[in-house]
Amino acid sequence: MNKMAGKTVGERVIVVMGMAFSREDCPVRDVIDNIGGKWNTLMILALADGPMRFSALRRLIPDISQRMLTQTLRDLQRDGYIGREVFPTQPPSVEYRLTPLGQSFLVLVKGLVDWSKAHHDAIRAARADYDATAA
Amino acid sequence: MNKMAGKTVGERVIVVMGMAFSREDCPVRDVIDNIGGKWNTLMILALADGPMRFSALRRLIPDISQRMLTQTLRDLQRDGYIGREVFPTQPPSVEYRLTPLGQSFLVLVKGLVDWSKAHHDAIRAARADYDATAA
DNA sequence: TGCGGTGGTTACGTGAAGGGAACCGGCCCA
DNA sequence: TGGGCCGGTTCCCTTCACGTAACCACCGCA
Repeated sequence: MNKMAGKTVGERVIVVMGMAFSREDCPVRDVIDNIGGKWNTLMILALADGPMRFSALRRLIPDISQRMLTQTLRDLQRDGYIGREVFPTQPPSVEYRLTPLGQSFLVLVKGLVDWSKAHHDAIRAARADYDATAA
Repeated sequence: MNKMAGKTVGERVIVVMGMAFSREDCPVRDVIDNIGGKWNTLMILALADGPMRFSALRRLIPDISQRMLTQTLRDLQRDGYIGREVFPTQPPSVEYRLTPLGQSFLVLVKGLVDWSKAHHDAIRAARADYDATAA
């Protein structure tokens, strides 16, 4: 079996900036795929200020469907970003909150938000330029 | 026309953490949609060390199809992350490089990579936990 | 009696993202 | 003469993320 830099050739490894990225089992993919989802980042931001109940999230983000809300919450819960707690009230209420992992990730999301706001105009300008030139 | 916090109601504004997010014309969306793409972040990383030619990128990232390589480069160029320069050699060669905007964005991507590597195990563990419990 | 609020699940449909393969002109080299 | 490298473009097909809508049990309230 051929070897290269300690990695078995055949796992499809891409080396960039001295870092190896394998297509399968890529740590970055696990994260990107999450923040790439349409509602995931927004959900993390929504929970930034503290725990929220299912229906409160629904009211906060009216555009999301019940189906996508459930699915987004499940996805984030599965990967450990948020926790789910059921209270035996009548009717039973469910609270979602950021885990420490989620709060750590929140820092990145905030950075993304800040950067976006700071450079949004530049991006829009570049886009307009491109479209005008390549017309 | 009803007003609220200086924004016309009817544009569908979501307020989270004191920040308003409109579904249309959302700065964060412009960024998320880019990094969410399958190849965009990897391409930014690939250009981090300096300019690269089309075929060099192809060789560096063997998994990408020629079609997706072109499309990814165009998308990033359109939004101003990378620049494209054609040299009148024989045959003509094309070089891609990060713009200042792209380099600024690279910082975020690197942060994402570092975070992912640091917390990958935690995510995998959470996932395994979830799958075991919810079996 | 039936309506609304809890927190969901399920079935179904669609558009967009992505993959595969073929093709392009121009040039060099054998 | 015909491959191969260069930097693409075009067509077709599949997959999947997402949206819509209906349905569920349970309870309180009017």
